[in-house]
Amino acid sequence: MSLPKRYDPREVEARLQKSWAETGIYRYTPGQGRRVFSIDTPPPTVSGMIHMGHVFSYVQAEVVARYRRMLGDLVFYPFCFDDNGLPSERFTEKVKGVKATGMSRADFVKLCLEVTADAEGQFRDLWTRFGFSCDWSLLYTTIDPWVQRLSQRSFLDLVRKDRVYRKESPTLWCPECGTAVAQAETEDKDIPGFFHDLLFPLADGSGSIPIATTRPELLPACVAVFVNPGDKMFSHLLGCRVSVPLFDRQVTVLSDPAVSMEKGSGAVMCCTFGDTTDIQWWQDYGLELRIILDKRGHMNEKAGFLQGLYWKKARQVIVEKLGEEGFAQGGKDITHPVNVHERCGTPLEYLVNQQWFIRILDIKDELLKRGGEVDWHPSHFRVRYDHWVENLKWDWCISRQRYFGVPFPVWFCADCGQPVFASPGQLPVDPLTDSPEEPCPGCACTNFLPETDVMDTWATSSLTPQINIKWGEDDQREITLPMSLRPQAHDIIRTWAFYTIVKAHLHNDSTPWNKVMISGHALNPNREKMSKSKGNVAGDPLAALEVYSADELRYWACSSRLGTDVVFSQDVLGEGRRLVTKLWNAARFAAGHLEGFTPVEPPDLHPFDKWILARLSVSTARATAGMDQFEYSSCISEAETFFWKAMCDNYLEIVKSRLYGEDQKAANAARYALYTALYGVLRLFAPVMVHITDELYSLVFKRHEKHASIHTAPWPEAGTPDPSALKYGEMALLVIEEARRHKSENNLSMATELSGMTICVPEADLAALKEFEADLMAVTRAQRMEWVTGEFSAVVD
RNA sequence: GGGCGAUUAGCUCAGUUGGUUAGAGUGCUUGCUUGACAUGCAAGAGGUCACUGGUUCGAUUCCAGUAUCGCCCA
Repeated sequence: MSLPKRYDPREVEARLQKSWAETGIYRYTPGQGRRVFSIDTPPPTVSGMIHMGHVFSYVQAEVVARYRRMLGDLVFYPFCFDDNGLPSERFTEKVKGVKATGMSRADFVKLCLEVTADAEGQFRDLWTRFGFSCDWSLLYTTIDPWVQRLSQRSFLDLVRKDRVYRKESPTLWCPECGTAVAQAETEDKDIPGFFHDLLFPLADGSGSIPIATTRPELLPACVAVFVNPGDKMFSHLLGCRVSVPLFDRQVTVLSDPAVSMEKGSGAVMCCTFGDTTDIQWWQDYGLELRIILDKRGHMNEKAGFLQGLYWKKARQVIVEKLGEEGFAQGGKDITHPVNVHERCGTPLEYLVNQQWFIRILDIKDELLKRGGEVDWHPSHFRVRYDHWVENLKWDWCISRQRYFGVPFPVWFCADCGQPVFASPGQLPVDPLTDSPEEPCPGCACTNFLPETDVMDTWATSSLTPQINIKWGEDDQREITLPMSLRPQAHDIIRTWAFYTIVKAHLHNDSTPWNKVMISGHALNPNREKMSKSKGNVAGDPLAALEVYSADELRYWACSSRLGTDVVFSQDVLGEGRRLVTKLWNAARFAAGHLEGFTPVEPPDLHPFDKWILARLSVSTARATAGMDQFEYSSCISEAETFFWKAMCDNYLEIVKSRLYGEDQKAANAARYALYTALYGVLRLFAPVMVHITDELYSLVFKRHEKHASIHTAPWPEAGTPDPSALKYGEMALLVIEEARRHKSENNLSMATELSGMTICVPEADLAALKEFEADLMAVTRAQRMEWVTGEFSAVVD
């Protein structure tokens, strides 16, 4: 059973990954009456290469899956991809160098399917190389036909429950992507701008009112002027009519407390629409609707002389003209946050058009309650969810004017315009190529126009729990909601976690899961968040795997507490490498002494043997407590301290003389403790250091333990540590420490013999401590050991 | 502007019912080729626990405020 001198992770990791796949040890096999632990794996968006941030987050969840498996749970751990929607469209456009608008819809969809399938193959290979224990037979993608059917079923269920409406209303709109977007898909970007001071002449010719704006091109959409009701400077103008500069129109001066008296001139124009406040005022005060932008951000006929210009150009033209005509009074440069589309960075507009919505604003309280029913780890992330729900301002807009996505199962009657929904039996449908099974219920007409919009990708990915249980399918799984665990990163609490809670509440009257674990971000050495755009070596997992083994990278991913960010640094990765080497060497030593050994507890364990077993017991209890709270880092550090400090630095040195000696009974006691301690700590490491532990298991322990892999072995039981074994063991270690200090201070080798030591021990402890004498003399190389009573001390003579 | 989190050794981070001398790894110093490992072992130096108040016999820990950083939202 002698192990090679060196461990070769490259060879071992590839071999084990192949063997796990072949033997199917991670296969979910229901119907065994075991407790199920179900994981709602995040389907990564297929929109570019995976970076170390993904690896970081996925490893943390994977470790939990392995822990639950060792606890004896039947682990349901699927993998999946989110491969439809705008992100995948843009990815396809980039990879193939095409534009969706430059080809037929069917061709573009076909291209998207090809590109995403190809990327998914690469992703799958990558996850395998990190040693992931998901069950690939459970793989799904959000564009799978049956997932589309489930998504359409969800839509129809919400229609039936009167949760869906289609309405012409102001919508967040991306002029670059040419689609409506949801509130959650926006982000703020600081953009330099110019705060223009404009003069609006009073209609009666008695003067003018100064208006400050960053968007002069919206002047033709101006429908009112607002001032603060408490602003004495303008109170005499309330109700007055003022002229919109350059445009032959008049609007009224109104007051609203939302106007800031300090910002700009204290008077603002209200346009349909520049921002959400404009929309609010438009609704509250029943203002005129003047839409001047088209779907691509160009000015329409209502913009007069600006017609046909893109908004940026229109701004230039109108600023020039305002200056020429004497309406501009200068202004100042500012940097202000602008609401942009997170996918392309384009400032968002507000357009009015027909969109599908899911009504959620009326159930905020219920959604808050659902959020409270979920066990959040770390708990403070629940606050972020709560605040998001409390601050919702829009119902959930789920329609997108795009191509590659799940179609709405809807047609419109050509005669009466009424929407006609697909019947449940015909799902999945594509209204572009399929037809309703019944004539229009309103007018019995049989001519239909298909809904050409597709659903937002979140409308489908919010259904991952339902997809996992195959909700409503013929082969619906026996798993029920709530699922056990949702792992995800904190940047998508407001999207994925939130929408999933919405869907489970509306469809299943349940929370989607019992627990959520929220991971942090991976940071560059410069402490920047890793993102796809910054393609450095540290951010590329494939490149990282060229330099570090999977175990080392997994160790890094588990080196910080759940929810906190961690720096991808050479230092930490070096620690992982040291640990792998140390595990190999310690096991190589043990293996040499465990030849022909049968692990049966002998009756005559030495006190140091009892100590290391008690010590293991303590560490196991702490490691287990950590894992139960998703604190894999505390599990690892506990296992590491035990392994390195207690076992390698002390226990192995202590028992060397017995293992190499003549006394077979004494050796056998050491072999038993050595075997038990190493097997125990290997299992504590197993969820994180998946390859090295399984390799050592199969080389040293498998012949006795009979499990196919360490990953199907039981998690170690902590048991009850023997307090007296612990107490006297720690005291005896102080003797060793003193001998080592003496040698170190005198620049002596640790192998140097000492003539003798005097140990002073309280009377009550003397007998117990004397039991350690043989092992103590062997490890300290003291030729003589004298015992006296009194306050504890150890002195080299 | 609001919210959440962070601030502990040169660096990366642990540290809960508040309690002796605040820990680990790394880096640094000095030794040691020790019966698995020099990718190792031993010993050592290194901290006003961001700052200011408060509660307490006692605060890194609890409370309030301030500063700096990060994230989320307006």
